[in-house]
Amino acid sequence: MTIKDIARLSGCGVATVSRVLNNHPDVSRETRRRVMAVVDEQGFQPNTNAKHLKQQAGSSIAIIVKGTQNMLFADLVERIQALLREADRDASVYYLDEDADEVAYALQLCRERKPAGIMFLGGDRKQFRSQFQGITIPCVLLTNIAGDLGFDNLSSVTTDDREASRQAVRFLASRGHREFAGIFKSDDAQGPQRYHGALAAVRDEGLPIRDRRFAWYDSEDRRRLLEEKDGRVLTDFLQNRLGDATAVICYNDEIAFHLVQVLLAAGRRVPEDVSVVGYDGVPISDYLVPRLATVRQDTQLLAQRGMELLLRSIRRPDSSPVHDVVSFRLIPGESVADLI
Amino acid sequence: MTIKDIARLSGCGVATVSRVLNNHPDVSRETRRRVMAVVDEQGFQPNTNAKHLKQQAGSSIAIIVKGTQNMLFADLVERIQALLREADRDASVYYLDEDADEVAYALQLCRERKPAGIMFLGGDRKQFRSQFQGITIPCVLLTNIAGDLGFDNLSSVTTDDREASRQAVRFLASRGHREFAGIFKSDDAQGPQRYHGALAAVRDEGLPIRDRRFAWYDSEDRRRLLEEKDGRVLTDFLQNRLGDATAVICYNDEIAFHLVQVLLAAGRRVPEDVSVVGYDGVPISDYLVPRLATVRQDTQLLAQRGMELLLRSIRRPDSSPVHDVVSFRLIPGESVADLI
DNA sequence: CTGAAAGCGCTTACAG
DNA sequence: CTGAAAGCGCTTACAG
Repeated sequence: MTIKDIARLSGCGVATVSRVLNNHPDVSRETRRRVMAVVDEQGFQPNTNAKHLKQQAGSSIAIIVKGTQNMLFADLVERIQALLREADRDASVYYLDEDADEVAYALQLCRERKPAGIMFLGGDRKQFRSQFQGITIPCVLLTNIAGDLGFDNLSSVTTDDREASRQAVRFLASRGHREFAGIFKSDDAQGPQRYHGALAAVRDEGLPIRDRRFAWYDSEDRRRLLEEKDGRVLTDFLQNRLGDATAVICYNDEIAFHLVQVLLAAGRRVPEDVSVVGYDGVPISDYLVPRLATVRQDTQLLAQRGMELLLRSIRRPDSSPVHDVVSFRLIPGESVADLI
Repeated sequence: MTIKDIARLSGCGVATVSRVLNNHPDVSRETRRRVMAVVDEQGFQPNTNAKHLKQQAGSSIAIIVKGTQNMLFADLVERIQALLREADRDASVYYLDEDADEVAYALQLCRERKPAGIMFLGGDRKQFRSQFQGITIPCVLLTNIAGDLGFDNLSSVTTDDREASRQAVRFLASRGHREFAGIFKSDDAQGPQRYHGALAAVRDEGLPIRDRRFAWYDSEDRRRLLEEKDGRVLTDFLQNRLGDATAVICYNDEIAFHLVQVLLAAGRRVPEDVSVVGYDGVPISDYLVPRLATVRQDTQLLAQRGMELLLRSIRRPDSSPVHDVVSFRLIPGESVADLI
């Protein structure tokens, strides 16, 4: 069943059928009705390969999600899709592996799928730096800063990681903590940001900085932790880093979950012996017992501002890129002991 | 940059370039080398729209995952992809919404992407019953029984939900529990299976069946729980169903997580006041405090048997469908109190 | 082993 | 408002 069959059955040309299918205005009411009747009756679905092969520019929004197992992104995707439905826009979500090249993928998408704009959930700034100039349609990067990259078709919306991390440490200090440890992701932009924010707060409080208590892990370590349940990073942290710190600042909730488990398995109580703070504030952090203290990113606002920026630059392609920072909220949870 | 440019630059016809790109055997070493040199130099990527538009049958495997937020499926996808890499097969993963029509999607895939076979992770038996006859390539359904559907190109691999549920209740009984409640999903095949298994065990043990203590929820309730944090289903369960049952049998780990939280919020201790058993044994169930008692589905075996069946029926398209049942393991966890 | 040509199912100027 | 025709970038008989 092709457009040709529909044309034959409805007694008109293929061009007209195509116009009806794509909601072109210059088709008579009667013809449209006749064609749609046949389309519905036959349950006809146009072949998207042919469609995209020919079509010069589409109107749908591509959402590229880096990481299928990322709870923060899962939350964002839901919200973005809801917003897109409201705005009556088509969207396609593409889930990529954590270690995939999202910009190369976006380039292929532009050649083959011709979206009107792209929303990136997460991304590797290295990939953007080296290849993004090949992309000419409006894009927005969520949760990662892009201001310094200097592309005029790339906006971004982020949480102020540095400041949030800073406040997390201040919160710990206000509860009487003086000796901190931390574990951060080394191979993305947020890790160092959050680390530096934490360090700045320690300094602000006039407390000693013990850098050897801060551990780093990369995507490969994370993969091993998730897939092979190989927690060497965390075991090493416990044995060689933690020392007599009373509080641990974590890169995100995910690593915090795992850390709590490793701590409990080692016979250390949370928060009585060790306090733990996460980052992201994913829904499930409420379900951990003790409930995780964390920095809740405002996913609703991230999604909303991101969509606004994207839709605006689709409408006005020459508008300047915007780099927005949205607010966050510190969730005290129950995983931080009060030492005062 | 198209295949035509590559042909021009390497001084041969487009047909030859296409053959090189698709690893056809009848191309001379020298020509292949020359073409590949140009392809690599230009970073050429063939247009998949054109490719699929023309191609009669592909060799790649499609994996259709129903639900992006499903932790059991996330685990299965990882394992399947690893197996596919070993078998040197290409695969594409398609993530669908929980409430999408996976069979309609598969039909479109067959028309447009022409996969060699399809692996379904989860699926609605109603959809299969009504439309699957339109699909003619080999398929395997994972975690859902398909034997009674009677399609000769559809195999399945499942856990014996009924028996597993039965053993979960026996385990509770062995710990001295006598009064059970439960919460199950109403709109898929597993819910009733697990419910009936649980009930059978209660009967076997000679214990009273109090059906009003068993609550049901559907996909809409689940969506509300996840997206809007609207737990009316669980609140209702607590107020009107639980009564003085000492143990709750849950449809899966996900609902068990939420139930534990609602219980704790209501001031009931787990397991001291109420014991909880989940189902699936997703990795994160180990992270709940107390660690969740659950039925661990053997995802490695599900993935492995599934792939074996799929690859076999791709090789021998006339082989009979197989409906396999794989073993499971009861994880005692820490969420069940010992009443003896 | 290689190339010229037909054609996959659409969209889109172009002409009417 | 409508249709005939060109062409998107590939693959695949067909002929050599």
